Amino acid sequence: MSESRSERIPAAERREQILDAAARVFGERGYAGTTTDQVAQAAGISQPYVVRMFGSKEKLFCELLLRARDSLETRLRAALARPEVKALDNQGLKRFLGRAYVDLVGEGDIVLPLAQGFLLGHDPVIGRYAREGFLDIYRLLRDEAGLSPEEVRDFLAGGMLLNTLLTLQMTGLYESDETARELLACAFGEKLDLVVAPTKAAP
Amino acid sequence: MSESRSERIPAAERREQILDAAARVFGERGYAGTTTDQVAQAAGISQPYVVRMFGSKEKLFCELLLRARDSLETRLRAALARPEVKALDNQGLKRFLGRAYVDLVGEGDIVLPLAQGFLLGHDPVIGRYAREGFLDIYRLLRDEAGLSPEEVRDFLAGGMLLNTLLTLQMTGLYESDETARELLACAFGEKLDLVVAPTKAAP
DNA sequence: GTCTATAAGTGGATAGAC
DNA sequence: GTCTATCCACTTATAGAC
Repeated sequence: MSESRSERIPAAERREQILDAAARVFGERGYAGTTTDQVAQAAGISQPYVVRMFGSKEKLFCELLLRARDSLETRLRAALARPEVKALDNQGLKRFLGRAYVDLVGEGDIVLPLAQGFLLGHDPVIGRYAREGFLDIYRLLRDEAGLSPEEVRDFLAGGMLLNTLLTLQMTGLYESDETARELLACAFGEKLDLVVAPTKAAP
Repeated sequence: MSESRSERIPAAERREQILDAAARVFGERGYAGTTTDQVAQAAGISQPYVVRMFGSKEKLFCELLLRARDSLETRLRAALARPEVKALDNQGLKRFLGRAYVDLVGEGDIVLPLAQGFLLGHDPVIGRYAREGFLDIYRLLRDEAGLSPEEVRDFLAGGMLLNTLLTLQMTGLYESDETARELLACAFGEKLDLVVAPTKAAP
C-alpha cells in the first residue's frame, strides 16, 4: 500500500513536488514554526533529502518567496493584458485586479508563504527578500497598472486583510460563527466559495 | 556596572516588565521565532524565571494577545467617546479611528504581537485566541462605532497593511529607498514620524 | 536519486539552592 | 523572588550506504 522508499524521480520534478509541499506547510505554520521534517513528510520523502535538495531550510524558503512573487506578478500582468481592462477606470481596475488576486489565492497555497515572509523583517536574509518583493509588487501596480499611490495602498491593504483571514484560518469558522461569516462574505465577495469550500478537482 | 542578579522586585511589577519585553521580542520575531531566553535577556532576568512566572511560553504569548486586544479596544472606545466624533460621518470616523490606531502603534510594541498572532491560525490554542480577538474588534467597529461591514473591512484592511509594513521593517528603508518612502508616507500619512523616527521621550 | 544513521546544537521546562 | 544546573526532546545538517 504505502512504500517506505519513494519512487525514483527526476530531480527537477521532485524539486517541484517539494516546493509545492513546502508552500503548503510554510504557508500554514510560518518559517520558524515549520520543520524540514514536516515538509519532507508532506512531500513523501525523507528529511535529509529536503535539505540536500535545497542546501538549507532558509534557501528553500527563499525559493518559495521568489516563486510566490513570480506567480503573483505573472497573474497581475496577465490580468492587465486582458481586453476588458481598457474600459475600466482605476476604481474598476482595482476591483478587477483584486479578483485576480483572490483567484490565485484560491488555486492553492502559492501566495501564503509570501504573507508569512512579511513577518520576517527582522531576518537579515529573508527580510531583505520579502521587502524587495513587496516593493516590486507596489511598483508593478503603480507603474504598470497606472494606479495612484493611494489606490495601490488600498489594493495592498485589501490583500493583507485577505492574507490575514487565511492565515488566521478564519474560514474554518464560516459555518459556525455568524460574525465570521459576515466578515468573510464582505472580504471575499463573490469569490467566497474559493476559500470556504476549496474545490479539489477530481484527478 | 551590571549586576548578574536582578534586584528583588514585587511579582506584579516584574510581571509587567516581562510582558513589555516579551511584546517587543515576540512582536519582532514572531511566536515560534522567539525563545524564552531572548525574552529573559530583554527583561534582564534569567530564562527559567520567565517560564516560571507564566507557566509556559504559550501562556505568556496568550497573555500578550489579551493585553494587546484590551489596549486596542480601550483605545478605540476612548476615541469613540471624544466629542469631535459627533460631527463626523462614517468616512471621517474611519479616518479618525485609523489615526487612533497609528498612535497606539507608535507608542510602543503593544500591538505587534497581535499581528504575529494572526499568523497562528493553525495552532489549536493560540489560533482560537487570535480569531476571537479579531472578531471582537470587528464587532466593536460595527456595533459600537456604527460602521457598515464594508467600512469595517476597509478599516481592518488598512490596519493589516500597517502591521505588515511594521513587521516587514519597511520603515528601515525610509531613508534609502524612494519607493519605500512613498509607500510609507501614503500608508501612515501625517503620523509617519511616529514610525520612522520613533521618539524616545527623555526620562 | 534516495535513504538510514547520527552528530551537533538549541530550546522549553523542572529541581532545588539561596 | 531569583538564580544555577541540568534533563530531554527536538531540529538542522552531514556522512555515507545503496
